[in-house]
Amino acid sequence: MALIVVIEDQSDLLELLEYHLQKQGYEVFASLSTSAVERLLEDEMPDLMIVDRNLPGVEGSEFVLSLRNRGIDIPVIYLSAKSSESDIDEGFLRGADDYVTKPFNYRELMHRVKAVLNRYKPQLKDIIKYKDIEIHQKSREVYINGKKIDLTKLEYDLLLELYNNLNIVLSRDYLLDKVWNNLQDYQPKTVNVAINRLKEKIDPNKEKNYIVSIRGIGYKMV
Amino acid sequence: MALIVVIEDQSDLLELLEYHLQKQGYEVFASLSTSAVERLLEDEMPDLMIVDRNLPGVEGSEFVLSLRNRGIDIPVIYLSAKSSESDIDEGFLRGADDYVTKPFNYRELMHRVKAVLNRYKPQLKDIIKYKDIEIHQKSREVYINGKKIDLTKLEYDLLLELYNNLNIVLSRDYLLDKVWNNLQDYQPKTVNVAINRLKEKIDPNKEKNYIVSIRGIGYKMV
DNA sequence: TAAAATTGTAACCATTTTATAATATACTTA
DNA sequence: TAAGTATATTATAAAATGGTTACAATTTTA
Repeated sequence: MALIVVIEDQSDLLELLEYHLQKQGYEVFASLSTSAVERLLEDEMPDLMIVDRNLPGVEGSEFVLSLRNRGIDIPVIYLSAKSSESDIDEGFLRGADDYVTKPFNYRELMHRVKAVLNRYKPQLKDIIKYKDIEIHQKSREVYINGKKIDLTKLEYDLLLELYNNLNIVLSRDYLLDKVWNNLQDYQPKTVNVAINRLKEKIDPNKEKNYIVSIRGIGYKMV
Repeated sequence: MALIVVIEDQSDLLELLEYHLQKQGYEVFASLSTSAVERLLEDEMPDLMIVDRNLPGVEGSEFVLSLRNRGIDIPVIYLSAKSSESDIDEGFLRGADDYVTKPFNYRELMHRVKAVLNRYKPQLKDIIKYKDIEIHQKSREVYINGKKIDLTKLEYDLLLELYNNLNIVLSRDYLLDKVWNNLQDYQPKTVNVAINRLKEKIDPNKEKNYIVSIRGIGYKMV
């Protein structure tokens, strides 16, 4: 699931945050300072950072600002004891996606985490709902209008790839590369047939037209 | 700039919200109920909605839920007097991107608006707007005055090439080379017919004259 | 190990697109 | 203004493209 970095210098609070986030199923990288996170960022790209604004040494928002300047655009939720207007102002100015003042309610924080992640990475949602389609990622089950339909692995992967690129036209080559994981061994027409079979399952009466073909380009989900 | 819809049944609060948002430079569609918004959505796609959860008649979150089910995925910030845990829980569950409880601080709300919009913006630069024309590059959709028109691959590519060279006259040979990807196999007159068909679709009444022919040279978009 | 399911390919057909040719209109210049 | 040239418009046929089905090879399941 999603990887969340937490930077908080109060170790008791850090532990508590880690505990709650892990309970929600997130992978957590908890750190008392920014330096360990710097190293992590060299080979991992977290999905979200929860950062205390009042860190010893480097201010939390300074750190985030420096990341932004390097083009690293991971969403950030700030934690802060400060709640004066100008502090909150500044926090948001420095690229916060959300701002939570201490003391905070854990449940609300978890929701805010989820909201930011959902918006930023919809594919991380465990249950995706779109129009009449429901995709349960963990169980790889798909429901249309509440009725379960059986998709093969290929069909499921294809549907998910299309969903993850809603309204974006995907070329056959792109799909071969992403879904078949191999562009060379297949011919583009293979995609036609697979799309066709998927369409037949999710929209047998051709009423909904979830997937449309864009002549000369490829397919998109709408 | 961004178009923000506000739905709030307290008219004094609605006005105040409208005032603050406009001061920030946003275009605001303020409404006391959901029905006017329903109509707006038929031909406009706002960038954000700020919705009171406690509307008379339809609950704000019910309204948002119904939009989500129709595949309309505009980000939403809920306003609510409720602040019990379960209410906030539910609000987030119903697809909120942020949740603000009354009474709230306007400055903070403006920041939250900005944060949500920023998170969303990447998609905006994919959309080209020029005069009455809107080109959505990823979905390859073209709108004239908000109305979608169907272009073939050739027509779309041609329009984009002309747009990318606004006010520059492009020779037929240049267009054959760039749009047809092959200068040799076609005769220059082919361009005439293609331009003609494109014009017919984007300006059937010949009022706008987006594309003009420059005798002896070629065509340009103005 | 046999039956069933999955999936790539090929063949065929229907539809859409588009290049070209033919004709009409507009512009330029002598 | 008339001739000559360029462009617009329309019609048509060829080409390109995608949908559909059948089938065989492979994998999975029982």
